[in-house]
Amino acid sequence: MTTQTLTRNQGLVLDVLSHSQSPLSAYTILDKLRDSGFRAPLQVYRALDKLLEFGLVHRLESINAFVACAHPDEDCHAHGITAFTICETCGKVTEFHDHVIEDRLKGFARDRNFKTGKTTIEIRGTCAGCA
Amino acid sequence: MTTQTLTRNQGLVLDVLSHSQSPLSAYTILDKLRDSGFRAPLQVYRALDKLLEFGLVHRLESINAFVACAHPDEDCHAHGITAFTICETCGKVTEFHDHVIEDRLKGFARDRNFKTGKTTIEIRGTCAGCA
DNA sequence: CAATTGATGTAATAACATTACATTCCAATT
DNA sequence: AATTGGAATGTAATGTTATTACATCAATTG
Repeated sequence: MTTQTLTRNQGLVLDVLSHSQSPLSAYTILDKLRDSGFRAPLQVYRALDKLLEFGLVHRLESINAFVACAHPDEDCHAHGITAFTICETCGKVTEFHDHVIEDRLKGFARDRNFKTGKTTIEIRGTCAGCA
Repeated sequence: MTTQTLTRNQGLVLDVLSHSQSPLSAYTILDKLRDSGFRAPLQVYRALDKLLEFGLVHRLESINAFVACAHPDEDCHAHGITAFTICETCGKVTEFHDHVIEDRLKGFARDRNFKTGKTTIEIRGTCAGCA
């Protein structure tokens, strides 16, 4: 998935997220794109839905915000479960993948015949720089 | 922490959650407690804050809802990180603890001098009964 | 060209959560 | 018994996040 294949709105939203140092809410994105012609939340949410589907953006469930994927060139979905640390002071987000954790979670689900959909792993706390 | 020490509002909210087969939103709880005198969201949120603090209730970040803890007699906080499976069809929630996952997450954080606060692990999908 | 599909624009509303401020309750101390 | 300080409560208003509904537009394809 390259930037080429994105629509104008999707490209604008991804651009805003990519240049942000911290996660942004949908409404913050909307405000940043007013000058580009955005008028309503739905324009943002629709673009975000596609970017999430493409694996170019992640949703942080615990803070209702969105971040650009740290490695958009690869297919982030292919890496399996993505986990995050989220600094509550500066907003810095670090993305990581741990196959051991993934295996344990999948094992737990399999043992109970639970069909796994989207999995969320988010650690909120304080990053090294803010400690 | 026994039920004895709860205030009236806290007890009412916990009671509603304890008798529910699935997670409830704060506003659903409010509706269920109108007859008991609840009038405003804040009454629910304040009770929930305390119940969360006591470890009697969990917040499911990915669906903005709350559940009673599966083992309220023990101190759930003491068990470390709590993980959940959440059935998107019937709402059934299963709570579990995995020390391997916990160690991996703590190790990752420690390696980066990230001071861990609250950690969220939620698997959304379909339970055995709904598959 | 008609039909289909995906994207967009706009307005309205729903769902979730907090701020601000006044009041009440209750236990501890005087 | 009165005082007082902290926790809990009541109420209104507002702020924040997300969706529904409906009309339109653009590209593709049969």
